[in-house]
Amino acid sequence: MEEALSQVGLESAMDRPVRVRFAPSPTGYLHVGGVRTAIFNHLFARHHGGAFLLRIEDTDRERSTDEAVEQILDSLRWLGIDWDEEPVFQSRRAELYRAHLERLLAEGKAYRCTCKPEELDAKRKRAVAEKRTYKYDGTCRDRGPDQADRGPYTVRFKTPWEDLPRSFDDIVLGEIPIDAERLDDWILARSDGSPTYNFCVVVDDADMGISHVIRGNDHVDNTPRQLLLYRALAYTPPAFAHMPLTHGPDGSKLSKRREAEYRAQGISVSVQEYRKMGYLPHALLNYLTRLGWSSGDQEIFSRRELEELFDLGAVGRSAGIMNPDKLKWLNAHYLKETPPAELAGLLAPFLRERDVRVEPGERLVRIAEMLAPRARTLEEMADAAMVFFRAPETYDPKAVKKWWKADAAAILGRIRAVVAEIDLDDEQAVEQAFRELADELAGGKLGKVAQPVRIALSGSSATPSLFSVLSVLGRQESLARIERALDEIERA
RNA sequence: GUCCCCAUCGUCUAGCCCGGUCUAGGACACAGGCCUUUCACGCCUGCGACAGGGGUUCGAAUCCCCUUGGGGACGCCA
Repeated sequence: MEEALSQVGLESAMDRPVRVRFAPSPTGYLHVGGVRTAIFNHLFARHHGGAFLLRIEDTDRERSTDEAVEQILDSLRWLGIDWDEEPVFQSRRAELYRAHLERLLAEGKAYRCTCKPEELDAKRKRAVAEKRTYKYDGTCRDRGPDQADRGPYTVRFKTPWEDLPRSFDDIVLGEIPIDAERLDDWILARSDGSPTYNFCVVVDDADMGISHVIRGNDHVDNTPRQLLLYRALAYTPPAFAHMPLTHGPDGSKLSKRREAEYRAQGISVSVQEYRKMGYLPHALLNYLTRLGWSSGDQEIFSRRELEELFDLGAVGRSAGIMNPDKLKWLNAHYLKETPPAELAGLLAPFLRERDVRVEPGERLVRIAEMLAPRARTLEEMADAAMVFFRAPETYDPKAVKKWWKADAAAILGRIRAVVAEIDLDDEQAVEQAFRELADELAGGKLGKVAQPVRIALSGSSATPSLFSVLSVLGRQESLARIERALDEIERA
């Protein structure tokens, strides 16, 4: 692993202690694509015994909210992504940016630009109309430093045209060429004095001692500018690793705007949404990690294994499409792995959501245990659990047609007698009794007597083991349901 | 449009860097079967891919080039 990294020419960064960060902007819930880069950063830090930091990019005061910050932190905690130092808020570091800006200005590495937004807009439009790529033409760069009385100004970086790097190294993508044609004197600070993204990132990452910048592929084109800024500020640049993006089923970048389309396909952009849909945090974590990273043929990873095995060398280069089926499969796996007592606790809120008054206890644990192998999400599990809290209101017509034949009343009658007397908690004895009845009434076919009862108890032909259901339901409720089924049959 | 990136089953991927062991392996999904009181779980089997074209080589999924396809980026957003 280590060899693979040094190979791509990251000597300077490699010697530094690992410090990585996740930098969400708090304008809404935590995005699945975002959380995936958070996971990769976190795993990378843990693997190397380094630090994982959080930086809240809330310079856009219009759209940033405290609630969003809380929600994001909450989602991270839910996934078990812990951070090492107090989160950094960009909104509280204006002084730091200002100092750096002044330094660049004083050193002649940046300049004030008094071009009006309308002028710039016009130039951009003209460029587009003439099918040229727009770049700032350097009007103010040529005007010289004396811009004091020309009104509001932005600060632009003075791109050192005579000395540009030809390429940079990326840990996952390899060598990326830098196209000077794409560069221009971009804006470091707006006319209201606030710093722009590409400037903040560099100042912050340098200030926070970030050793590796692990982020989405969509930032590749920002990297040359940031590199130039590191050089201008005489800071050692971090190593860069650009992860493939997470795509929706349509093959394009996950977008909050398509939430509605996604919902129909069983996926979401919001981490919180997966929580609501009844996914276990580790299942999501395992899924998202495995999307774009692999370790041989292994699919299931414990947290511990992930931290041991994860490294950037095995990260893929192509985008991954969210596959809800596989996520569900993983979730089902972890549902089965979760101890029943714990599962009961996780299930409870989903039952409350369905207006069930749940008391924690052995009964709920047994329900969770028997439902675990039959559900892929807590939602499904809660749906299936309703049979234990509500008597059936209707009986599945298809099941009725198939199993409530002419002899159903007779069978149920005999079953009622058994249920009235036997100890329902002795599931073996109950099964024995049912088998004897089957021998007597159905030529030994247990299904012939079990199915009518199952339908009577649940309204459906599919439930967990009938004997477990009887036990959990208890004598009184079981008899009541059988009674009602008998009425129903008589009426028909 | 310009620049950048990507390209193995429908999807996630192993293999690629260090060509032969690949009649290309695993997983999800799908189909069939076994187990079975139903439904699931589990187990077994099957279906299914090296985008195309040129090179290089005794030999290419693996190296090079082109084409095609897909994605991303082009703000006084982040």
